[in-house]
Amino acid sequence: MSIETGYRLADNSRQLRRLFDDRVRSLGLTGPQARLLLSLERAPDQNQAFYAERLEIEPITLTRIVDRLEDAGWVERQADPADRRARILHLTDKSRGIVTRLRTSVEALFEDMLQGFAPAERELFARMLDRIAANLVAARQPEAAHG
Amino acid sequence: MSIETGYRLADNSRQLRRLFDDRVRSLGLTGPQARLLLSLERAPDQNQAFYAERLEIEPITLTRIVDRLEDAGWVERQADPADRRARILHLTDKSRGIVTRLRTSVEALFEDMLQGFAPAERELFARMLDRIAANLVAARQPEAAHG
DNA sequence: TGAATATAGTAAGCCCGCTTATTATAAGGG
DNA sequence: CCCTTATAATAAGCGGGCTTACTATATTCA
Repeated sequence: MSIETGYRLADNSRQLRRLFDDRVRSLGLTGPQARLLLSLERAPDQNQAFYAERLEIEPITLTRIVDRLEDAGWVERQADPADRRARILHLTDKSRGIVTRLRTSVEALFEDMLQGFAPAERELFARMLDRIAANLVAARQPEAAHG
Repeated sequence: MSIETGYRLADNSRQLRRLFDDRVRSLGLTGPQARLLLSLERAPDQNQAFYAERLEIEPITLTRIVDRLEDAGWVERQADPADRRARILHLTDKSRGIVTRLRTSVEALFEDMLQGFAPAERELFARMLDRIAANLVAARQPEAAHG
């Protein structure tokens, strides 16, 4: 029954997000703030549009997350010498120490999630998620499927 | 790699939620409002605490969703003769016509999501989600695991 | 070059999620 | 019965998601 499975998927990921939020909260960060810091570690020194794209949120949403992170000293906005519209984001000395702990925390969470899954099962599950992702992309614009 | 799988799961369900929100929006409803109406169809005439529990949101969050639904004429609050604190929720004539379309829309979305999955694969995927759900519950209170 | 178009960032305003706190009522224990 | 505890609903206030709209700057192309 696809209905049940759909609800299950939605439920699981809500639980996952909540666990993540709870764990990073002890570091004084919200979930979205932590996700941005992790992105900043992986792909540093890009403009805000880049991180909005990467996190799949609207630029204005990112703007306000950055506002609060900047107020709290976790990130810095710097002018882009090549584009006067853009702001390049940087981690600060304060945040560099935290990001490692963040990453460790995320890795532990995802590992907890897959406890008891053998390597082959993990692979199988990942492939199924890939197929679902493709289905969801196809479902996004049904009219385009006929073009 | 559990990291990649964790991100994939989170991404998938974000896409799923967005698709759902987009589809119900054409009916003049937000995602959470639609979810409540669907709950009201499945389990009618309960108090607000019941639906908050069922939707896994805080009572205050539900209160405000109901405020807007009531303003728009989608639901009614009625006094509970057995408990003067409680408010029983009811669908209205206006909403009863919509809920069927809502349900059809959700079913179609979940079916789109699982396009190309054979029955046995659906079963397997559902069982994996169950195992993950159990893992996430266990991860919620690590200290309780030692009690 | 100059005009049209696109892009980067932000503001306003909405809905939804939360935590913390308050009021009213119910339920339980002495 | 009364006092304590629990429960139902709500308020205040904040962060984060969105749409729509605006400004400043880049880019494109006629």
